[in-house]
Amino acid sequence: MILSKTTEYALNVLAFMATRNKEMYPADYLCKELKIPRQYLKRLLTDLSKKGFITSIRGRNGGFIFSRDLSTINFLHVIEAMEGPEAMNTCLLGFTACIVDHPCVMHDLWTKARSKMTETLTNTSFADLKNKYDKDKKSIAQIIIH
Amino acid sequence: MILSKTTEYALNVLAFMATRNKEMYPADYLCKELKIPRQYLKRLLTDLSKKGFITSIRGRNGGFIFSRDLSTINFLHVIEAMEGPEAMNTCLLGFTACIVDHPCVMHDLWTKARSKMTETLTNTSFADLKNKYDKDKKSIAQIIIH
DNA sequence: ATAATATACTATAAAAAGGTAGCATTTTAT
DNA sequence: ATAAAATGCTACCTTTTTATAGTATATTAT
Ligand code: FES
Ligand code: FES
Repeated sequence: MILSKTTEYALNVLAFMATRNKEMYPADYLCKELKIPRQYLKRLLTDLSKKGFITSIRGRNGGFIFSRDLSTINFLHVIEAMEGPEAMNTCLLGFTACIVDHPCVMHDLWTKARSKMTETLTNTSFADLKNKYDKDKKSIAQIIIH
Repeated sequence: MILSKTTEYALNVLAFMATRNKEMYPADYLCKELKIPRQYLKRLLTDLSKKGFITSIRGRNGGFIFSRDLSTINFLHVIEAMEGPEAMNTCLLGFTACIVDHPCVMHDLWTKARSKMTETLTNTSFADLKNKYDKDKKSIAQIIIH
């Protein structure tokens, strides 16, 4: 199981875009707000648009917007899009896959332990995130990665 | 949160050593059984011995054995020794740390989601693993990583 | 003593991830 | 038309992780 820095950036950007009420999010604006390296973020945004989460609009006044309703995108979607479909289904002991037919000695314990996490990642859409943010705004301190 | 390949190797080796009933585990034997690259595994074993999980015995008939009782070592110990003490305490959105005073919008959901996993990793010692293995041996298929 | 069998150490290479720079292309306000 | 403001693309660089090779050192059976 890996949540790479790039995936964290992706979740961070999307969470930011989902919770603010802008019409459009240009790369440079996101870069300034989130302190993610400029060119790296641009590449990531292009990638996220190719993956269907956001739409890019080129040219003056362009930027990025969500391409579908926030309620249709959850955290697991993004993680799997970034890390591959098996990202959250890896064997704790590093076997090639975590398969029910070929369990390792930790398999059932590990599967159970992961389930709550996977469940949360599946059940939390970016619309939920926005609602949460609007409700709890005062108690949310952290905005910047570094 | 990252479980790197090296950490998976570490858990794999220790799980193997904990469940077999050998007096001594030479590096070459572990390498052959677990298909972990020879020199890389040797270095890892030295590392694990420096970290106090196993003891190295040099010379003919040497190898590695656990340096303390299996019941005193759990999965979180090993993960934290390999990945650093904050390995399982990282912010989902990639903020520098996951801190109660400086929560991000996902903080409380993510903290709850992680807890079951962390709990399992803490509550499962390598002695538990051995018991489990002795009991379920027939249903455990997977041994080799690749 | 000596040979065999181990681990320990060091240097290096290869691969993957993260980050940077520059230019091309697209769009729109003026 | 033109300039400004945006994304798209490619090539390259740096750092970290993973892997390999060779040599030094330690221990013990014989
Ligand atoms: S096979 Fe190891 S955790 Fe499932
Ligand atoms: S601060 Fe983001 S998960 Fe805790």
